[in-house]
Amino acid sequence: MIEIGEVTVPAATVARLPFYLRALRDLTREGVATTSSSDLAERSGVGSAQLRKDLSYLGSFGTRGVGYEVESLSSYIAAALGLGSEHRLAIVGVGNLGHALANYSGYAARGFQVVALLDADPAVVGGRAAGIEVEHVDHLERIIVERHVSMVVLATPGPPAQGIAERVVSAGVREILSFAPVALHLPDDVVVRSVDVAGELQILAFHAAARHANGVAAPGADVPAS
Amino acid sequence: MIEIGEVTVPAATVARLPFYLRALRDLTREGVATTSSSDLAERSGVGSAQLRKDLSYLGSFGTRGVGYEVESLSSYIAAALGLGSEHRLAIVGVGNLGHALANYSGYAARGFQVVALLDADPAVVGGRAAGIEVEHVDHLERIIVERHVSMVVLATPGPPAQGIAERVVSAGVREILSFAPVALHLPDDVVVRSVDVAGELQILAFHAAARHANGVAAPGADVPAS
DNA sequence: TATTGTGAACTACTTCACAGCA
DNA sequence: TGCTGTGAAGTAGTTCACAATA
Repeated sequence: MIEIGEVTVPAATVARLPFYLRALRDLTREGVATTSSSDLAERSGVGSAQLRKDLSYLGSFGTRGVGYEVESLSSYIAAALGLGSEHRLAIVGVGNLGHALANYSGYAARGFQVVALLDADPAVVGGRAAGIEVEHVDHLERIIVERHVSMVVLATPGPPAQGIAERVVSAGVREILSFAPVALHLPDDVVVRSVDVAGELQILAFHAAARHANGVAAPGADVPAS
Repeated sequence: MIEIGEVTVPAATVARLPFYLRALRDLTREGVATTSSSDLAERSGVGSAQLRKDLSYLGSFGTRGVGYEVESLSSYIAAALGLGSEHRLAIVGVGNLGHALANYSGYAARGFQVVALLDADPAVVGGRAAGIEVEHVDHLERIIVERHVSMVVLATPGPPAQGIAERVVSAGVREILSFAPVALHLPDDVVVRSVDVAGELQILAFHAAARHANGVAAPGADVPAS
């Protein structure tokens, strides 16, 4: 539940806005000018009532009997997501994953810009990734302030993550995306999104175990529901 | 809501089990033999009532007035998560991200094993990552069957993802972890978990925009609640 | 006495179903 | 006529608060 100005938007709705935006941009690329809640929902992987309800939290964008204009809805959602303002990222931890994240090409198109790479390992510091020099994490606070970093991506191992996160917050950053396998304890006004690849695999493993416990034999064979 | 044998476990609970397991393994590493719901919850980043309620869906593991035995709870959760059985993974798409995922070192400890890397790009096929040869995605079905692959990690670009996912499913795989920025349409009995880095950043951007709309001036300054 | 396990209350989210409107 | 926008109903998830008990 997130307050923005007068209105309140459910967190679950916010988490789906990126899907809608992605689908709308695909439509633009295909040269489609108008769409409906059912088409857009289908492309986004949600139900059409869900989509209409989600949009209703932000305002009223469609035309009854007709649908939505792709361009205007797309710009509206992009604006709601705060794209358009420039978001300056620092990536802390330039191992396998940090390296891959630095090289990810989708940032620019979406209003994000990587302005610093930091690591603690002397073997990595001084090197380059994606054309950016890797600097020592000791200078984290200075770099955040000088380069107006507004979001930090944590791609460090678990143990140093809490300490680095605290330093990041003390330097003024309030939005953190963490890939570190630990629960971060930070002030309530800091927003942390965590991505845990090992955890996702474990969730899949739970489903696989449930499937077997419920007695599915061969691939392709299905258990009749209830 | 997931049925397993007699009992029903909320999906939200399943998604937290990996956090509990991680915290328990940290405790083991620290040589702690016994813990309480409040300590374990704190380490997992959830409330203690939440943790107790979650465990109650799986059974009754603690001792009133005392707490939980770390080792036995840890093994129980690992078993519930289907670790212990071996899970054989194929990674499709060996770009930056696929490469990083192949090199991720956390698999073995958790019962996962990468047994194939696949890509469509002739420049990548034949190369190696993490000591495994990259094979052509044309052979996907054969490789899945021959090597008993039970889970697939999709790290391809968006456009080919749907087609590859369908082939993966037709070869018998029912658990997919996707990093591709598209909604996959697959039969209901297939479990798909999606990770969308760009989407996560957009969600953070929404929070940043909300913060500014609600009038926060300088870093460190807080808006009083309500 | 301290801490678990759990009904009950509450909150959040989703889906339905239809009135409203171009 | 067809599709949006939205109250109302239904479902899922969280938190409370306390009885059970080692």
